[in-house]
Amino acid sequence: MKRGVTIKDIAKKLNMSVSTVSKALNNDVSISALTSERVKALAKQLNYIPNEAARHFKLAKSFTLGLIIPDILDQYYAVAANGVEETAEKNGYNVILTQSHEDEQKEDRIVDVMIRNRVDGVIVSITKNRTDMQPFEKLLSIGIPVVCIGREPKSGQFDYVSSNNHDGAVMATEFLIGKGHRRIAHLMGPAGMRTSQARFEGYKQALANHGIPFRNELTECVDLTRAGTFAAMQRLMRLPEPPTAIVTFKNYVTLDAIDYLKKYYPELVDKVQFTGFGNLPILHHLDHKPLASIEESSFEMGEEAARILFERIGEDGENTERVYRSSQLPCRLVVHDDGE
Amino acid sequence: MKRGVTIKDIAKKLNMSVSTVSKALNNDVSISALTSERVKALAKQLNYIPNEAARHFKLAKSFTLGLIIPDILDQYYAVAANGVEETAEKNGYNVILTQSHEDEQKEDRIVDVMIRNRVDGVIVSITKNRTDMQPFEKLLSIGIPVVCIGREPKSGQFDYVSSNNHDGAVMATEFLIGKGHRRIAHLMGPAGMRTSQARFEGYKQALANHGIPFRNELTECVDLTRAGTFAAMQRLMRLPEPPTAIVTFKNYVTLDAIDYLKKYYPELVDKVQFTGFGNLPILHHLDHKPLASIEESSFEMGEEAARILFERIGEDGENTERVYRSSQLPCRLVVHDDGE
DNA sequence: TTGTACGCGTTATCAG
DNA sequence: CTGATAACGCGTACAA
Repeated sequence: MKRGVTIKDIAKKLNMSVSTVSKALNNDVSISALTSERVKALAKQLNYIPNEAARHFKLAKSFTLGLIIPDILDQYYAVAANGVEETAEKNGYNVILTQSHEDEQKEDRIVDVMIRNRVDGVIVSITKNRTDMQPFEKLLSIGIPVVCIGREPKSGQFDYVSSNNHDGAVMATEFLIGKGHRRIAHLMGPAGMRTSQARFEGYKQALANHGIPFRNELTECVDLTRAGTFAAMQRLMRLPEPPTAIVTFKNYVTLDAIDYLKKYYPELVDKVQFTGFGNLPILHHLDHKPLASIEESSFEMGEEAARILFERIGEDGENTERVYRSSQLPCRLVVHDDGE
Repeated sequence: MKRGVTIKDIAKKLNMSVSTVSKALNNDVSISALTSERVKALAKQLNYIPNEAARHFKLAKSFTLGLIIPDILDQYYAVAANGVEETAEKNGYNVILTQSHEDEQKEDRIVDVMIRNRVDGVIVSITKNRTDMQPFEKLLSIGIPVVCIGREPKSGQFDYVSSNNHDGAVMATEFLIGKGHRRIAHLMGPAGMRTSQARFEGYKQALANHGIPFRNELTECVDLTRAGTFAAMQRLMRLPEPPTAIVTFKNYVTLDAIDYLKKYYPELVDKVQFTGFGNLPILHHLDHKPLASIEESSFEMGEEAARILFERIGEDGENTERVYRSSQLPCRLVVHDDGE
């Protein structure tokens, strides 16, 4: 790092003290207009660029947010990251984006890096299998606020933002009911995830709302692999009375399920109707697509999480009695019509 | 930021000087084993975490890389970002990931932020329309090395890593020739992009290699919008002799082109064969897909760019006579067979 | 082998 | 309104 122009240089050239220069640059009210002008003019002329590293150090603030997501290639998180980033930028903050790749140990290391770098706050979508929230509790104990997104914290007291999975599942299911379906199956997510449970509850709720009895055999868990979805679909389709519609947990589950039908029950493709979470732009290009998608407001989730985080950062840290927030953003039902 | 444990605290408790502690923690050879042990033990016990902000300031190094890409939702860049990140992590570096959204002014601001934050190096995929490289030349002049990826720098002296677009286009075209096609069209990218030109050249080269005359009317530029692709396809298909195969510039161009056929020439879908750049995982799920895809090694591109950057960072900056590198990573042809 | 002293660039405090 | 000075946490010559 080549040594750049510093306020010291400016002060020297102007025969002023560094403190005056600093204040002028920071628009301190106690500086005369004239002085302020001169300082700023010279600063521009010399191409002065403040050394944030020094500021951070001095102010004991990094003006940086840490963001931990499982996978950047998952649009859901990528979009959420955009929401975080945009909000951060508005507040003059940078974001360090990291991926856990669903690896708990990697997540531990990431948290450590964030502490070392003294980020001012962390937004995290915790790994699927994590059981203890220890590293995040450590962050809190150090005074670095944490906001969870998408995946509910397993324990402890954390702010939490997600889409309203329950209501989204209700919407999806009721949409299919509205289309006249009565035997509606659910390809449920991994049982260990709260998200799966919430969507499952919504599915059952919708059935109940319309007087349709819940049938255990119509719900199958998937592990988010193609093979897992195929196996689940096989069990569903071999039932004495197979479902006529299916509510799915996620994008790729929907696509794999449709692929299964294409392969083994080609006559039923486009007969069995799907509605699921996640709305990929690519759906446009599919011949056999879900009837509708539940679009999760992941951008807004990122925004909201960042907003909450900034509030926490602004707080004094000494309020021992915080109220932790849990906010559920509404989903939207998007119907895929073929007309264009 | 709550004040954490510092080496000063450790020194006090151990009745040593801070410098001893600092050296012990950094495994300085001049420290006795005993002292070193005691320091490290207490450090662990007190949960000491080095303040990187202070180190960065002191060392005039941020151990941070700046990465600027157009859009994180574009898999090509997201994967490249992973390559950068992984290499950075191996070197104990963080990455600040930013998006220009193809907005030149935003890119200018981003560069400014990076300077303020004293990143040690920058990797950038410059915006499509940029004409002057001024901000990046500024980075170089300050002593912050820059490596361009994916998109060739418009001017000046920069290291540059990309996929081998020329050879990739040759592969794509020859693959179609091998399938017996003679009237092969090219949906070319925006004429202003060097990438478009390189692929166009490759396309022509392949034709020449096999004695097929190049026909001007078989190449159409697209602007990467759906409407633009539709218009280009219309012109191609209305030719007296429409093409029997098409080499496309990018993922979504391929998909839109196929959609066009589905809509206006349904009898020709699956007759007109495609091969294009970009291999999206989603292609699996399509009924009508390109015959093959050119997979660009974008992960490796990110890795390579980071590697070069670290070399530059290691250099003394005072070598006025640098040799700038331009490396072209090979592409792979992936044939999409339907069997599974 | 250990300690002393200094400085990195900035801001805050307090005195003038 | 301006200036002198201390301090942030750390690393490093140089002295002991």
